[in-house]
Amino acid sequence: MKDSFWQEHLCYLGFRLTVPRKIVINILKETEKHLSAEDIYVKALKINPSIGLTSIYRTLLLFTKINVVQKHDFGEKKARYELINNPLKKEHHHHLICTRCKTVIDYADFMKEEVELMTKTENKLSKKYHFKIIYHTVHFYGLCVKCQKLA
Amino acid sequence: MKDSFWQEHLCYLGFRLTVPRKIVINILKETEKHLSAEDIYVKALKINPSIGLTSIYRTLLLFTKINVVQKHDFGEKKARYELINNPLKKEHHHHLICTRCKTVIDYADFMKEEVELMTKTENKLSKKYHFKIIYHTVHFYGLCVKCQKLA
DNA sequence: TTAATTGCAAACGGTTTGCATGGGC
DNA sequence: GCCCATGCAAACCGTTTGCAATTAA
Repeated sequence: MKDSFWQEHLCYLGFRLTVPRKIVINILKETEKHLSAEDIYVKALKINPSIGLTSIYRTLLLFTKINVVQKHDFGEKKARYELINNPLKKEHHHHLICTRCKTVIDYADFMKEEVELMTKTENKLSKKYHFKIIYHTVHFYGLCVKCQKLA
Repeated sequence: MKDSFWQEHLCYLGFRLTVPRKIVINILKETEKHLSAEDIYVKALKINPSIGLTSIYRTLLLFTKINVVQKHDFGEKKARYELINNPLKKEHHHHLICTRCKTVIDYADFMKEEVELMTKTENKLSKKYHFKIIYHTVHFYGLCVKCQKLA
């Protein structure tokens, strides 16, 4: 009884489709925010009060490994997680982070130029430093509209 | 008895030039690495065994606030710190991070183009999202020469 | 059936805090 | 001498781990 692409993917890779895993997928599927493990846990409890925080962590770890979820670090002490739409071809975006309220905006505008330059730079850096580059992050930190008014 | 630019800066801002603060400055001055609080503490103990980890943290917090030190987050659970050469005009660089051994390479090559594009993007993003951008980070994650051979 | 996965509780590791003591100006 | 700053110990908080019980296939 698989009711989503991600669930199929899980089974395809030989992992069991357990209650906590279904719940985590459904929660992530229904938000465009970057949720922390705690955020997910709180939402999960409402669906199934017997779920444990540990399973959330273990599920997220697994999902990160198999490229179903991307783990983000925005400079808070906690990590944040985001569903990757398609495990085979993940959509790439960069981030705009409010240092005051921690809001994160994904942007994919203006990306063509950025991606071009990033690729070019990656190639140059790989050669010069003999680094095998796997991924990159671009984060702009600042103040969102609301926080500009408050600060 | 100020023996460095940063120490003068500290006093200028009205902060006391205490033993732990001198030691932290000297340690950071003599490395091109990004040290963690623990790294600094271990080095500091060799200079003055009565120093406490807490002071290292408090010193780094202060230094970060007054732009003497830059705090970095490279996705480990601990933060890393780097002296900013000149508090008035900090030199900008991007990072190349080995996900396996956590080595960090600063690069400033190819930066002209990158900085140009970043500035352009910053302007566009500011307008579109009404964000006041304060700084950005560009991190390339991958494997360094050594770890490519081992992995 | 039976190995994978869970929930609990306890450990962990980096960082922060409260408080009495001590050191710079 | 007066505070600012320190060192210690304990708290904190997100995350991980050991283990016995449970569950999906």
